[in-house]
Amino acid sequence: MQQDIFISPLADGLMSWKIAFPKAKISTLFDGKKSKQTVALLYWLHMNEDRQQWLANTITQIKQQCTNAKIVVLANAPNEAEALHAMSLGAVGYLHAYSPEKTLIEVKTVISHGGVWMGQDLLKRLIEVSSSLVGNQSEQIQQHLSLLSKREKQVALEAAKGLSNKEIARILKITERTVKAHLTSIFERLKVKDRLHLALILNQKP
Amino acid sequence: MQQDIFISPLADGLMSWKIAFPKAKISTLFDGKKSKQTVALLYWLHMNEDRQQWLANTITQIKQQCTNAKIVVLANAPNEAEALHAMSLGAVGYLHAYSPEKTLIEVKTVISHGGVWMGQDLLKRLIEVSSSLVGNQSEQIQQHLSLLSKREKQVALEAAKGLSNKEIARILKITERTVKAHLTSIFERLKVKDRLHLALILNQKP
DNA sequence: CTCAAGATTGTACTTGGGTACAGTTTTTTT
DNA sequence: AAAAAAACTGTACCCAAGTACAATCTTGAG
Repeated sequence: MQQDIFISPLADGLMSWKIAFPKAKISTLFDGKKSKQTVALLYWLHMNEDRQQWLANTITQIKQQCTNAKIVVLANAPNEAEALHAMSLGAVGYLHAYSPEKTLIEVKTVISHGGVWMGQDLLKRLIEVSSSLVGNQSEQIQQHLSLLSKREKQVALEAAKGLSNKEIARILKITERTVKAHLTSIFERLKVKDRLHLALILNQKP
Repeated sequence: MQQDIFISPLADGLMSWKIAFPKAKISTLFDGKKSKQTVALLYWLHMNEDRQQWLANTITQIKQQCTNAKIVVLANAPNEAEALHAMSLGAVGYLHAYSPEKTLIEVKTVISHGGVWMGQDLLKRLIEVSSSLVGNQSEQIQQHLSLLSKREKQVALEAAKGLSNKEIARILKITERTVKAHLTSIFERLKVKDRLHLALILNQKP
């Protein structure tokens, strides 16, 4: 089963919410009590332009209390920056607070099956922006990476993120010694002296 | 109604696909014929590392023939760049080709309700990348640097370029020991563990 | 002037990163 | 089938980086 919880400054919420989910709880504050929930929780947080801080706090609290709760943000005046902010905090959905019942139900279906909901425009921009970055980046670093074997690439990328040999070993399920061997080979092939310079060339700005 | 169409180099597709969607069509090529479809089409494109071009062409064709068809990409070896590429071309889902039936069905549920499917990591990165673009990056670097004293800034910037303590000492005309002292203070103030992580935060992409 | 923060340097120490010189097993190429 | 490249692991060693526990000198704010 699944329990919907709306948190809104409007004590009664909106009509469309109640129509979409007659059994939902509606309250004005997040009830921070810790409880062993057996049902999946789906929080609908009703945003307000002047409640950025509230949103951040509430999401953090919810995540702490109930790690597998899902969070959707309802915005009075949706905008890109806010959506990004919400989703970077861990929300899995962002939509207009006054969306019709039908949309709400669709969102719930999507979310509860592991999907993510966001506006077409936002998604498009997200992807454009990111793929342009990744594209540039890969052109820059792809040349370097192409000099490496498959395994070496993996090691190089992890090392360039700042991971220690031990951490890389754990991730790739090999011994620390092998990581060192790969790194020595990487340094040789890319003509760099150590992992710091490796990180620098693999993190070049576009 | 909805019709699933798998396009894969494997004439028979994969077992899991057939189990998930017994009524699906499986073929090796996109049948480009224009037809007035009354049912919603869901294309599952099976990628292969060496078929980047094919993917782009096929998605374009599908979009032309049938504007409301949805496209999901199945990858043998999923990776971030490819996922972004696929989704920037208009795919609404990207996942491992050998995902279990259950996952396939979930994906379909999500997609057909207007959602988007992608891996947690990818989504996270997408959002991180994009939200970092919204907030000015070089300002963040300035913020970091503002936590340091004048001399520390100089040392930090040199170290972030990849210079050794000895080299920094020579440039700033101080002893290696002093460089170490500054670095220790820098690590403390910026909450980083070593010069590599210092380099990473001072070389963030804009 | 005083006091705190910055800048500088010393000695001694620990440690993770990297190399030298191996060897075995697996995969790929010819 | 043979050769070559890639992947993996071991022991031992060196060293730059970083820390602990100092001290001295300069400088700027109150």
